[in-house]
Amino acid sequence: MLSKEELPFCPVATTVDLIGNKWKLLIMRELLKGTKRFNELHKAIEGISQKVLTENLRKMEEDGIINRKAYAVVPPKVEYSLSELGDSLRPIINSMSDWGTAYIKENLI
Amino acid sequence: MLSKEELPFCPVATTVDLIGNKWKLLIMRELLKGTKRFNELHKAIEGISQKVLTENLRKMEEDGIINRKAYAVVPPKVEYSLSELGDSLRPIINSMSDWGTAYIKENLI
DNA sequence: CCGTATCCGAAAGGATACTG
DNA sequence: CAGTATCCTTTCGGATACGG
Repeated sequence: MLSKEELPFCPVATTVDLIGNKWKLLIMRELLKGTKRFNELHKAIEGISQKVLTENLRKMEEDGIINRKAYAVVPPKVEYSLSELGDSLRPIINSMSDWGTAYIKENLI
Repeated sequence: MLSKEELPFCPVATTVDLIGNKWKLLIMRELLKGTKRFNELHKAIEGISQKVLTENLRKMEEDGIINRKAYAVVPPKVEYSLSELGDSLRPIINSMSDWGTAYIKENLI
């Protein structure tokens, strides 16, 4: 919840605060494909370390964008998925994907 | 231009590399409204320092997203505007703005 | 007005080792 | 497997001073 005092009322800045960094956007991209385990995310996101992945997942969970489900099994199994709120960000990631696709096509030698 | 060797072919990552940080996104938001002078951007983007604004503008110019036009007058006058490529990112920023607007509405007390 | 240069502290992120 | 803890390096970004 936001109080009126916290409001600069800037929609773009609000969105940027939640997903405006490289790693969160790439995590979003993966989770839009469906539920993923920790290791699946780690392998799918090139260059991310375990530490940074964990940190970002925690923040995103805290912000209500993703859900974390841990199973009480050995070895451990943890699944991450988008919450309803997170899924509502789909158009943004799709826009970025579409634009990137066109850009690559244009600039490919 | 991209060579085939540089290609992980990930559209989202490509987009993220160009505009996937807070300041660039906020600069984009301002320039989508139209051509702006340096000082206008500085005032419009809350919390950005002159140094960081300059650095990001340089990178965006280098990436071909924005145009810089300096007038040979005293005192100096420099105008920044979106290039055609930059303007093609409009749907992404608009998506972010739309989402942010809905989010604020939902969560406002 | 529109920067650049320099310094410095804060924050992000990598590497490694260890654990339930 | 899915983390946590620690250390360390790199990058980001604020403050200030100065210049065309």
